[in-house]
Amino acid sequence: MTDKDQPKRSRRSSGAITLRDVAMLAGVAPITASRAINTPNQVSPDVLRKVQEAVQRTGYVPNRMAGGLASSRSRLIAAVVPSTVVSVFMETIESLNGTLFDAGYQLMLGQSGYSIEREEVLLEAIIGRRPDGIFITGILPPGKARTRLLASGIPVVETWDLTPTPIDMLIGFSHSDIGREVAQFLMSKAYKKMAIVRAEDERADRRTVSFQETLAQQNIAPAFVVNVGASRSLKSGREAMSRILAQVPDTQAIFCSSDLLALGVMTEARARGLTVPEDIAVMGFGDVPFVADMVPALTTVRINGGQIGALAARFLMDRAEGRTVDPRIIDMGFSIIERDSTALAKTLT
Amino acid sequence: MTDKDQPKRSRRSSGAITLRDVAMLAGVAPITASRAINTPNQVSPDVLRKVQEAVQRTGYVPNRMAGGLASSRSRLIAAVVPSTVVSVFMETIESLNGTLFDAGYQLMLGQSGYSIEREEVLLEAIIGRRPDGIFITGILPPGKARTRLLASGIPVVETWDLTPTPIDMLIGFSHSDIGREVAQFLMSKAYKKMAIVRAEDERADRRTVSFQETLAQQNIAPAFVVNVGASRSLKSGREAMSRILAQVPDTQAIFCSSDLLALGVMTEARARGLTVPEDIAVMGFGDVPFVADMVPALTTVRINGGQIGALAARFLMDRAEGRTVDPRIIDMGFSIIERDSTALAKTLT
DNA sequence: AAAGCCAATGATAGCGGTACCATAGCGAGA
DNA sequence: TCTCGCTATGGTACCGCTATCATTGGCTTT
Repeated sequence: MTDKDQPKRSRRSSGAITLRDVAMLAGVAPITASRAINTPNQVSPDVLRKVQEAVQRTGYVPNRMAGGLASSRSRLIAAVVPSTVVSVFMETIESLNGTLFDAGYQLMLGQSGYSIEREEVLLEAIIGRRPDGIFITGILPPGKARTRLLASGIPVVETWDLTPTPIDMLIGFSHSDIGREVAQFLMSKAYKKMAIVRAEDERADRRTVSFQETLAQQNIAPAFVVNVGASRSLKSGREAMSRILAQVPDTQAIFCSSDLLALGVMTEARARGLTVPEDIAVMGFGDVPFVADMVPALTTVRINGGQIGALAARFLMDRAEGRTVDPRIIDMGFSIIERDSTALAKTLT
Repeated sequence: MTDKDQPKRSRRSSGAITLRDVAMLAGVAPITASRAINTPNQVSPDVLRKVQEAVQRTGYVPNRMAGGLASSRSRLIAAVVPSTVVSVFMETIESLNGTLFDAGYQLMLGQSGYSIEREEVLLEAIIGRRPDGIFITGILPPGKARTRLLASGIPVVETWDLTPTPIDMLIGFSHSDIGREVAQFLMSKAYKKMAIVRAEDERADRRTVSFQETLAQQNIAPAFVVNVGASRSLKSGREAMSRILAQVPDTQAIFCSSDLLALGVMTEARARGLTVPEDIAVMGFGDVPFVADMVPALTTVRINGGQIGALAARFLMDRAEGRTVDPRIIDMGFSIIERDSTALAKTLT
């Protein structure tokens, strides 16, 4: 009973069951046990059975840190999402995560939207984990973070926008197109006095610009624009509506940067005795699940976030597993979902 | 120019900059470079400077898989969230992630709510990463997953509920208390004919039961209960309201399982020409950000999700770093936020 | 029967860090 | 002056797994 009896496991060992334990129990070499677990068709049925039994008996769970270190494949994907978690992105993250999980990958979450320095710290933390791919909500602007990411060689998918110069892969849609098509849609309804409620955000800016350009081409007066800053809350929508009514009381249609802002606009309208769409039409952006069932149902721009997430997952896994992704830039498009909030106004019929 | 000139780096190497490269450039041993990076006050200022310079020049990012393997500390926390990502939990996840990130930890996301088998696969995937802690939304029911988690020895925080027998740590609140206090609140407003719109969910069940018990104690007729199943959408709320009005048209107050359901109830009420709260009072659960600014503003039960997330992060990090957490069960409580949707009804004043 | 091929298994050497122990140098205290 | 203790640094041996190459033995091929 001296300590020689012990397998002289160094005191550094965590004490957990390892592949070695399983292999011993099964009476095979560790590498064979590894194969039985990871590539079962490379071992004989007999060995496979014995190893599986040993795994069952011991409750062995492979240490993926060790596996990742040895194989340079972490099976980890990092996702960078804005800290102001709007439900719009959740659909994407959920489907991203679901698709990854089914294929044996894990998702790591990083929150952006703080300071630039923090963004760099985040990128460094992510790269330190050696993920097999990185998902970014939005487009990474030029800067240290982008440079570092580029240098890391890790596959990257940017999303939710289009640019001719992505870091690597891109799955998005054109915000200019949205601005234009929404303007055209509202013009087709014969609205002439429009307003825009927008967040302080580069993408909202592009929607606004192309919206205004499209109006100008048809000689329609520019929309009155209310910038609500960083906040996308219902309250901001109400405040914006107050400003619109105070400054341009004869506004006929309002395009909002988000469904929640649109909800705020409608709330304020109702609070003031105005009816949507009879007195004023409202459009949102995002098509969050519940706006379809409100009264009035909200006309909005639908982005298929789930599809973006699933496709991004495929792209990243393809690249992680050595396949080529082509094309690397995908325009997922969008659709205008026409509902009750933009039915023709009384005054226009 | 033979291959002997090469530093004979095995072809297995990923080719990335390693600590060894940094150490060489700085003219110190790898272990010293490691110390300069991780415990800078253990090295001389001179060495510190040289190593920092080398890190800068090479763009070195430590490989945390290797570090984690060597130290048995992954600095990874796993969070299990329901797949039906309701915004209620997002606040918690966000603050959990934020707190962890500030302390140098990363968050891994796992989605539960599918089948039992999948739940086990998820747990196995999580344990395989050897996280320093696991955050669970809700309470893990007895079963293989729970047993396995217990066996893993990884610190666990369950949340959003109370039980005398948590796996490890627990930060939640009492759903029975909520049912009771909401019933008392509504009774204090002199409502007598109540209804409940609830999801198919064990916690909603407990709220319902204690709600009914509290009514019974005051000799008030039991509330009419509508179970909307798994769905917590606005649409379900509308449908539930239709059923309530069809079966118990003189209902005075409705308590809903979630704010979104309450929103649906109010929407349907309005669609039918009823006014909230004059004709019928409505209460929600969760206090999602926008219900405060609706018209009428929704009376609801507020859960401080951010605080739960932050505290859970501290608990897990404390345990990961060898500190003791005591007490291990925290009742975070809740508050009833009284707003306009439960102002006294006309018929009762 | 010798050579060639393939499937199954094993031995070895890392992956890129850190724990642990050893050593050198130096000022303080006896 | 010698020992002690402390700080700064380094050597070594791993953490738990897999890439890579080697070996074995049976079966086909000619």
